[in-house]
Amino acid sequence: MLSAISCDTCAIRHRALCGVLSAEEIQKINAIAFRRTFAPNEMILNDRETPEFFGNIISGVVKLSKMMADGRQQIVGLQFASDFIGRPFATRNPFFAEAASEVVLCCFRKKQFEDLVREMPDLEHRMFQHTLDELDAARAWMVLLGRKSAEERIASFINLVVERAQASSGCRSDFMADSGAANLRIELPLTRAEIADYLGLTIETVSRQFTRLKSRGIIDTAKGRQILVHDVGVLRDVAGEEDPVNLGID
Amino acid sequence: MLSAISCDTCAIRHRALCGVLSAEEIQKINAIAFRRTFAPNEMILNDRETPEFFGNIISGVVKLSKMMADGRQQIVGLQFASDFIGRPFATRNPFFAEAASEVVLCCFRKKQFEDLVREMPDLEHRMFQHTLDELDAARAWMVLLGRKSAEERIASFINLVVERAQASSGCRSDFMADSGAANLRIELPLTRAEIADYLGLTIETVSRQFTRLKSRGIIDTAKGRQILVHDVGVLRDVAGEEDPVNLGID
DNA sequence: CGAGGTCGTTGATCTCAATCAATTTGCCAC
DNA sequence: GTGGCAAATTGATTGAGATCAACGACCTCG
Repeated sequence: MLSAISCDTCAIRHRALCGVLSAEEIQKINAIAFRRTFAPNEMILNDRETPEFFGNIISGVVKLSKMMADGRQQIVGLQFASDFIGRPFATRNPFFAEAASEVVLCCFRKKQFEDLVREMPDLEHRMFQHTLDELDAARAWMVLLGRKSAEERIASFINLVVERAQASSGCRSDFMADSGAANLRIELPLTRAEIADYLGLTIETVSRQFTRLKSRGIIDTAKGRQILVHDVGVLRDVAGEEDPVNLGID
Repeated sequence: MLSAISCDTCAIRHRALCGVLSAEEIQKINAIAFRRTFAPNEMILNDRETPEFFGNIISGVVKLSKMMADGRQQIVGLQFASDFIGRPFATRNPFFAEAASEVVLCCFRKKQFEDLVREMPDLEHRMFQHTLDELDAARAWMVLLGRKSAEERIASFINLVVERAQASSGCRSDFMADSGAANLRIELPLTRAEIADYLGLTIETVSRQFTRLKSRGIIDTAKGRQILVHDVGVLRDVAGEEDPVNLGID
């Protein structure tokens, strides 16, 4: 699927990379942008061929994964609305990008986009910042993979989904800041197998730990992949995470 | 320790970020650069305060680490000569940077450097690229932490040190490309405890796996932290790594 | 309706690495 | 040399999570 777009009505206009662009610049980028929709489990980019395009996620969840020769798999990143997909200035992506849900991307052809980036230092600066944030997130995940117990991993994962859900739905973190009550209901965007691949566990362990968190009264499960979090603060404690601090990005 | 410098005689002049700069630009950056030496285990940047400076590594090895509230530690990155230390455009580093060996840095004061970066799009582009490479490396390490066995982790680590050693000593990968023979001798830049923290293992497991690789005839240990690798190809197999491929970076 | 599918849960067992506990080695100061 | 200390090795045991296996809950499709 493929269609022309207008940035004016774009749901992620101000959160995505385009947020820093002037009206004139938006014109330019609008001219080369097109939308594509991907079905769940559809491959977006593979780790072999040079990608033809990059894209911002308008809606949906994308998983970035690596596979070892013998089939062991590790999800190395989850990308949500307004995140950027693809590695500029290289002929290959070193991982797969797959749609975890139905995904709508705002795409740019590789060459055109790279030229545009070099022309617009503000855009490159914004992408640079975004990459720095991704690097920080990857390193935080390394702590989870290297040092956390299965239970902490599951709690951390639920926490991550909660945070991303809040970020997308206009930052309601004000009225529940540190108390963190409020019986949140969220939808997990991944299957058990995907969660296992993201957390460096097996499906069975993931399942058992969900049951365990439920019996400990920390979460409840509902229809489908819905989860009820009773107290985000407690969840964060179980996740073994420090209280989030202001990174103070310019 | 602190001293003025001259880029002309700098050992990493062409490998580091400065490699893309014009003579005029080098002048500018030279004007604000100063050298600092750090003793082994000396803290370079912490995860709490706003750093006062960034720096390129001229010599030595720097470990980037994160610590959980209860003391569990994970090394999230190792940085070698020509790598950049510090996170620009944020008021905090989200991790510690510590000297693993004696380290010489070419430093720039935060504000001055950030201004310079915004003035020189080529420099920012270079830093962006470097950050993308770091992100790829972090994600590759996530596979190790999430999916590899203790033996594979140790082999991967030795492999990494071999690669970095070769990169610094002028890329001798030509004459031993795929055959990979040649009884390489390398010096591990970390203690057993640090290796454990890097690989998500315990000291004891690290020690046992070294012994195991030795008894399997894959490596030999020598005086101090020296290691003899008999066949890099075999080591790469044990590490569970695919044959390295050209990423084709512009 | 039932067959076949994926997805998730639960149970029994096993295994790899963690933990606990001694040593041993190497190094520096004296 | 010897004492003292950190780093590393080695052994015995435990335990968290993997593996193997069975089963239940939902799908869709005929």
